[in-house]
Amino acid sequence: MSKTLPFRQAPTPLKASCHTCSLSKLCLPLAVNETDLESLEDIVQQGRIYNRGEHIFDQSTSFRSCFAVRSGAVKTSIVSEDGEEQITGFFLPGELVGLDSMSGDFYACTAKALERTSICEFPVQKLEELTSRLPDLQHHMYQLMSQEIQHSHQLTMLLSKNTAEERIAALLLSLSTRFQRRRLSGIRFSLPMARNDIANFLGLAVETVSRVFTRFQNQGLIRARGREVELLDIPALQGVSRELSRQVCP
Amino acid sequence: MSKTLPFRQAPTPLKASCHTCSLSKLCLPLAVNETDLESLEDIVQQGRIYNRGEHIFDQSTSFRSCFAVRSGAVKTSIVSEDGEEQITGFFLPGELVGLDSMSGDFYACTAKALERTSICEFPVQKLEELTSRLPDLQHHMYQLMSQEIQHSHQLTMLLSKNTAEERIAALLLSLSTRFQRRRLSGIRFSLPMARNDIANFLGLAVETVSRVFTRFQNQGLIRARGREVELLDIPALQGVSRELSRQVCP
DNA sequence: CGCAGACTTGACCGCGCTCAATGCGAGTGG
DNA sequence: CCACTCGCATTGAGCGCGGTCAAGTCTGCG
Repeated sequence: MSKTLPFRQAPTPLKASCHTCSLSKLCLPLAVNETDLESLEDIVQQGRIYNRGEHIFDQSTSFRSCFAVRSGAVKTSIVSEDGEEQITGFFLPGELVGLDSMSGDFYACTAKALERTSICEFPVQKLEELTSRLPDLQHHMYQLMSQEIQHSHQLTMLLSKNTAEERIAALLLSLSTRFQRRRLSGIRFSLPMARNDIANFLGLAVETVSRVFTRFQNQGLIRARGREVELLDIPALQGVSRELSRQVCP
Repeated sequence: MSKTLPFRQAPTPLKASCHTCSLSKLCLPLAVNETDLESLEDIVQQGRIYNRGEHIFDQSTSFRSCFAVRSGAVKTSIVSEDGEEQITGFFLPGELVGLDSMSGDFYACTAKALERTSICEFPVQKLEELTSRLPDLQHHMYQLMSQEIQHSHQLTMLLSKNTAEERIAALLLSLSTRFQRRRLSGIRFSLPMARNDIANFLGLAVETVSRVFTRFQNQGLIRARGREVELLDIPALQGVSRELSRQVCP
């Protein structure tokens, strides 16, 4: 992933080539036809590369752009007054970060790269101008934001009604689905996030996540060594997570 | 509330008069100037009146419109595969219902009137056409949807990190704020929803909600008799809910 | 090699769920 | 008017899931 790219790209707004991007059918270009694609490419900037742990923005950054993940993975989180963190989403390639920040002058959350990550940047002012001119793109933006709301509601239900096992099964299945969308294996993959992040996202303690992982392993549902995971019995996992055939998050 | 209106209005698309609506500074008209307001009024239909418990739409209704609450109150909920319900929001006058449904052909949730409720209807197709022409209105739509995402994330944090007392304090304060916005008392008001709904929304058992209410009452934080509530010590409540100065939900 | 951070495992305990009984107000009919 | 019911709310007793605390174990990196 992100193989031949320089370690840290100069902040020169490099014009992106959505035409040749393998993610164009997951991302914003999905909405526009061939002729309009160029208008979109005109406003998209190919962003820099972020190393694991680097901030893309935080809640004190003034809001300018939404970002699409090109490779790698991103987590977003909010921090409460008393300093507690809540991860609000994990974003994989093709998914859009920052839709929750389109009100207000600052980002509503903090975005951090979970691994080596490359992103595309959509300056919102230009994006809004463009969506005014391209009804299909506007429609697509509404759809994306609406889906974000839906996914968040699904997460609400997961947290409010489901046990630790159910939550973790749901997350594993969600990741599996999203890997498959990108024509990667939905059976064996590498978790982009630490146990800690999983725990935080799902409202659990790290120890609980760990225990559930080993329990699943003993039951033959998965095989896990560190971040490497193999889903051995997906139907059984779906049984455990007796809800959420739809994914948890974007 | 909704005093002189007929019991059930004929489905004649009655043109709404946002000009004279006391909620115009909370609702969509906020975004548009005097001259554009007429364009908005052209597409808004004054909806019918719903009695307590009536469905406005459910997950099998094909998606056509977003709705603004004019008077009364609405709850939205999603139902999982195994039939469990999760309330995703309470909507008071001036707040917009249906933003989570702007992807897909059907509503993403079920909306039910909690009391005698009057609503305005915004057909989305016309709304999208209009937001294409009025950049300020488009911007406002993005803002509203973005806020909806943020509120949902706040709720996620509440469910994932906070105790029963903290959740309930946060909800009471949220309601208080929202009543005040409409220049009603933020101190003494009547809960639009049953204990059951509060429990479901906050991921608790009814019994727990009941217990916390009486505990708050014994501590002199509130006075509650049925749905009538009086907040006696708001600072203390804010102390209990050590997060969420922002409201939980729209 | 050694240290730090991530992960696992175990022991214990408390918050909030479950189950069950009771209280209470509104609506209904005798 | 009371008796009855039905839905909603309250209160109590008991227990289990998952959090907390505390050791270990594993892993990668300087």
